[in-house]
Amino acid sequence: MATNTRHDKPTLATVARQAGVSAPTVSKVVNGRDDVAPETRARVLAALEQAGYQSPLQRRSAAEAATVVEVVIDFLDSAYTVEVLNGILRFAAGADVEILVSVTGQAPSSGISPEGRAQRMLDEGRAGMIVVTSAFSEAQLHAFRRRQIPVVVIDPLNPPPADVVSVGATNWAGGKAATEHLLALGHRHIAYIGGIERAECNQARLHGYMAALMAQGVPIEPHYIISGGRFRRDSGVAGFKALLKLEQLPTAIFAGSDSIALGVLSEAGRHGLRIPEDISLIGFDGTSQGQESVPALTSVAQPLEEMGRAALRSLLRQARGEVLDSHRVELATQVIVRGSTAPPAA
Amino acid sequence: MATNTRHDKPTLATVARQAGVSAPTVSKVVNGRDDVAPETRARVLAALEQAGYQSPLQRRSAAEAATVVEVVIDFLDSAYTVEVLNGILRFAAGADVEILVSVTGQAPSSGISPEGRAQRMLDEGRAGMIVVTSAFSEAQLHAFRRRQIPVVVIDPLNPPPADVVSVGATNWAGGKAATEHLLALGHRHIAYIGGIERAECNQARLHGYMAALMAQGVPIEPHYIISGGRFRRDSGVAGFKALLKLEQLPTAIFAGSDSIALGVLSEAGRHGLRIPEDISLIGFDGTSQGQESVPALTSVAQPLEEMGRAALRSLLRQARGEVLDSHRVELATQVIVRGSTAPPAA
DNA sequence: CTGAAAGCGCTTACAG
DNA sequence: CTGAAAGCGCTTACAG
Repeated sequence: MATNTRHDKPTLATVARQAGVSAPTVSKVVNGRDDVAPETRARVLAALEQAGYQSPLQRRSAAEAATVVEVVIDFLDSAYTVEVLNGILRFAAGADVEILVSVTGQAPSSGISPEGRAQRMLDEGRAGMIVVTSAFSEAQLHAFRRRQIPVVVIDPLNPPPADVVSVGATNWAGGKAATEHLLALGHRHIAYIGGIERAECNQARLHGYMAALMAQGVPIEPHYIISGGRFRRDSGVAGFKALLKLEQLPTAIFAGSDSIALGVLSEAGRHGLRIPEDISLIGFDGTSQGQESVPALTSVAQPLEEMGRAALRSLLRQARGEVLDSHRVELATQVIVRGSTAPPAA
Repeated sequence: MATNTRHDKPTLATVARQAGVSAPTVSKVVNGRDDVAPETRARVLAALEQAGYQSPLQRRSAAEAATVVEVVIDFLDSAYTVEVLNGILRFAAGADVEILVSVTGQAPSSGISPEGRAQRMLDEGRAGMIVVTSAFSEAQLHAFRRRQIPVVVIDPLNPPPADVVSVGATNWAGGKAATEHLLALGHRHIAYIGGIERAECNQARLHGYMAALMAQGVPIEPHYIISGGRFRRDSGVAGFKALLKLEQLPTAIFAGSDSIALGVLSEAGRHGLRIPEDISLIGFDGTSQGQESVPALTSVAQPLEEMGRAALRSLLRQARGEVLDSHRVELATQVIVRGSTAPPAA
């Protein structure tokens, strides 16, 4: 009588038997090769999962190696990214997790293919990957999903596939609150200078802005909506220059990020316009840079460090095989009133 | 004719042949079993050594495990650290090196002992460690040296042992150049607001400042030297407050870092003093933050990204066993004149 | 796309 | 203490 030897460590052969395929086929799936029919792959993955199969290397890694999480960033030059990374690093320090950081620059796929990258992560026994505001394609994420490597994205530029866990902030509510703050001060001519146009978070902020205007019956003036920039300082400079060309300047500006707002601040100064006496200015992000400018920037704060922490926590849960409540975590934004907003000049 | 197949990777079988024993015997030696005669064991060990045998697991690690370098940072909250890290990450992206970042916070040795940390690095096959402006003790560095793990320190707070490679900038020359710039504008009452007092780089900047004054016969006024702070914004705020208490304000201020200078800038603004009309201000570091303030900050630029790159390059050389020209690399600083310095008011 | 067959590198069990 | 033999787990090459 063949008893179920459930206490033995699972091998390729046992998994193969369970999935009703041969050992070589299981081997291919484990190694991420693509010459396996999707339906077969699914069956094998299920069997691997159920048996809790680990390759000899993984067994070894799991036993003695530290938990390593990879963090992928496009650039490390914005206060936003730095604060998110800080949240990740601080949480990691207390959780005995090591963080491998890589910057991709312009080309997210430079050097190594997504498949190669995913396979390497598997081989090295990495616990998972956090992608910060990068444009990771569906195909790239697919390579990870196929190998069951946990991935969490923070504020992705393109909306991630439904089954990828993502962390963000309440961008729509934040955009609405920022605009309501300006409206409450008495402003009726409010411009929006946005970041990357197609980015989810930018869209949400812009629509929050429009929702606030509409709710109060303030007409939306299309020439006050400046888009097509990035979330950086130079977009604020360019955006303000564009506003200067209009017949009438707005009395207040909502910038899609603190960096953009700082660009506006500097460019306004160059034209002899005072903030907030001549124009009110509110940013988004609540970074320390905005806090330290003169005047200090009123801003919609995102809990950036908290977002980094939440991403790592969620990733570690996935890595432990826990089932998550939700594939989307949105943390609350909050308007921080400092020195750059005031009632409009009489 | 049995040719020497030196290009094939050594296996248990080849080593066994070389040692004149069977494969199982070599297996026992490799696995540290004790049922092997001492004389046989010695012969096998010699053969293993000579063949450069690695177990499949070791081979796998060595072959495809990317080179991993650990970077240790105290805090990731200054523009200085961020730019150095950026230099490291960018160079790493092009050099197929992975970077493990850890922040130590207040306690550089929190959680794990230096010995434990070093041993773990060895076990995990890490190529080496870069320490950024942290206070690593001699004892800590010793743990690494003993295991022959390469270490490079960037601008250490305490001078590192002579045999540890360090990367920095020409701080003394930079301090002198900053002060000469102010002297050339006509200033004779120049204050220095320093960072961490005992830090090597702070000492060098201060002495550069004094050297420039002495060279031009301008008396050094001790109450114009503010020390005991850190390299952060609040030290600039506190330092400027201290200057305000003096009978006579200086006409120019040399700040030990851009962050300190930004604190001065904001505090001066709060007291209705204009930069550079009322007081000239020069910072140190040349960070992008200083570039973006209003007015833009005149500063002594350190090539921060370049320093990060140089540190990583030097580390990789050490890891490859190359002999370095020097244990100390100092990159040149340069005064960047922007909007915060001007001749003194008449 | 699949798997029977061959093979690789290592380990185990045990006869001597 | 040693090693021939058997075996394990995985991968490769390739026929269908």
